[in-house]
Amino acid sequence: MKLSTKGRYGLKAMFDLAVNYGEGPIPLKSIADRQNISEHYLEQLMMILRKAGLVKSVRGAQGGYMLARKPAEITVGDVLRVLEGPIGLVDCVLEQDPLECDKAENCIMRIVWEKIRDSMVAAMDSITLQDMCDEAEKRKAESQNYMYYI
Amino acid sequence: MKLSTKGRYGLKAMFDLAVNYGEGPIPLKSIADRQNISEHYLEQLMMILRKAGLVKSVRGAQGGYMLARKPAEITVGDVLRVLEGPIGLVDCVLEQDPLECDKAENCIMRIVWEKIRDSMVAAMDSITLQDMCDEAEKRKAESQNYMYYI
DNA sequence: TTAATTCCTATCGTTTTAGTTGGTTTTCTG
DNA sequence: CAGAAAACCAACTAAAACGATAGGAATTAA
Repeated sequence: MKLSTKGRYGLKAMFDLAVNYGEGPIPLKSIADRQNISEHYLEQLMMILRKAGLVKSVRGAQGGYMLARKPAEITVGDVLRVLEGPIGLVDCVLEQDPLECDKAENCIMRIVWEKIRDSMVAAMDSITLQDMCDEAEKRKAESQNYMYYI
Repeated sequence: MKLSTKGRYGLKAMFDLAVNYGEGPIPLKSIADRQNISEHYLEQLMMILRKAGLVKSVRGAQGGYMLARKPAEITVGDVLRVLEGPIGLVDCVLEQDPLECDKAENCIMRIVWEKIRDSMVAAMDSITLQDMCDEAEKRKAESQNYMYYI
């Protein structure tokens, strides 16, 4: 039931971009260094995020990545859907293209999986990258020795 | 983010036992046949469930498995915790023995994972095997050609 | 021109998954 | 008592997923 590193690293990177939103393209290397992630591996994740339209890239020297939309317009669910696939603990209740099942109409198990999926979706979609930035700012203000743990 | 077959098969089997609750020990073979699961594989899952105290077994001919408690006293969360491990999408926010992380105090990611975990836990713990049986009965009553799809 | 940086494809070792195999032990029934 | 039914148990295995790594090609600012 665990998330893969795609989802974990990817959301970390997106949060990093959100914190640095409006400061031009952020090079992958700096994100990878801050987050302690293999640069090459993170590259693959950014590719996925770019193709999904969540980040924009600028090639060449002084290039890098930036969010394609404002942090307030990107939810945790948006990021996780792209990197982990449609939300759902079992294939027959995925948000998109659920795997067909001959018993679908009257399957009691299905009700359970749908309820869990809906609660996950609600939680994921309720948190934006902006919310995360706000929380970071709040904690920073509350504590002298707070550091950006992103 | 998917459940493994342990969780899926295991909950199916537990629901099967709940439907047949009070009818003495149910042989594994009959569960495996109804649910279309490898008998030997299901055996391993039942072993885990037995050691966790969710089912009781009776050995020898006419033996089998039965729920250790009433269906109303076993939640979906109980079953999934035993078969899939503590609930949580990432190791640092598992319900039990979360993986320590040096940044724990001020980690913004953590807030996200906790919120998702809590919503999953709430959904899982809110559904009992009895609820599932009730729903099956309800559907049965509503439709002539309803069949027990368990 | 050169250094920085994204883009792209392929490969690879390890771990997990989802079983299978081949038994042993217990207990009911005829 | 014999035989069948059933749980119990340990070891093995093929395939898939995971988490990278390798090696370059293309682009662009300075």
